[in-house]
Amino acid sequence: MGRAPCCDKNGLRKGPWTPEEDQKLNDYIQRHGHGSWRALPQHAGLLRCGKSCRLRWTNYLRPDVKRGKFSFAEEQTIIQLHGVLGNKWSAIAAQLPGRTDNEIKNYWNTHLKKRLRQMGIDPVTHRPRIDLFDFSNMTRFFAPATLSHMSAHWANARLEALTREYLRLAAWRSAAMIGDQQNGTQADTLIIRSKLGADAFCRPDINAHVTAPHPNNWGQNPEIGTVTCSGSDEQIMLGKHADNSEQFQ
DNA sequence: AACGCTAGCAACCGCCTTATG
DNA sequence: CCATAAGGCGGTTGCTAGCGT
Repeated sequence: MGRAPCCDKNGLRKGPWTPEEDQKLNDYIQRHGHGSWRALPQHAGLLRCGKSCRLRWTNYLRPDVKRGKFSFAEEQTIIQLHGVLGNKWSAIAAQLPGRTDNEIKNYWNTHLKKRLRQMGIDPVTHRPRIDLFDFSNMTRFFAPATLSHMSAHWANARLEALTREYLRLAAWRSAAMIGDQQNGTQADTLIIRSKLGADAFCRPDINAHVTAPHPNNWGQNPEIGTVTCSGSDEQIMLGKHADNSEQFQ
């Protein structure tokens, strides 16, 4: 079953580090650098395996480790990079100076994943969850027969709220679903490729106004709609195919 | 006050990759 | 080129503090 755990041999210590152990490790590395992690514990007078020392140093003792609450900008970076890279925590950490892969992984698992779920976004794919956003469901959802049996007002309000949150977090690479109550039209699940960048969607003064094909025309016409952002002169083109954002700009 | 539950996080484990001889 | 050791990574575990009952 794989390699034996390195700490099982020689009666090495496991578990939480004591302040004395931290001190020894810190002092040694400050004076000599870590060199070979394998050899370090013996030289530093620690009853730990090298792996444990490396982890303690990189995740906690290293002087450039930034501790404390993640900023909004850091959260955004993590979400965006996770959308591109997946669970490549070390790669994500490389873009966040002072943050460790372990810290980011923990933060993702305990905070961000939960938040995305609450917003109806699948934290693995970074797309709207199938049960909430799937296009085939949406076609049914907005069919006139269905609408006559439910509150269109509720549907649009929900749509708008979800859209705003989703755009705010994922605009620059996202698939998004948009509705336009005023024109009586709703759009498909759409890809947005924004010239504005993610920051634009964090600004409360910018509102996306959507022109999209009428549902009756869905399936006949891969027509691209537009989003006009108030507070900005730019338009964003929309299209239907989530896996080919290159065609939109 | 005591207990149970939960969230947060430090640390471990095992696998994979890279370096070295 | 191969075998082995060491480093690195991501998933998971388990402890603890805080909160609600």
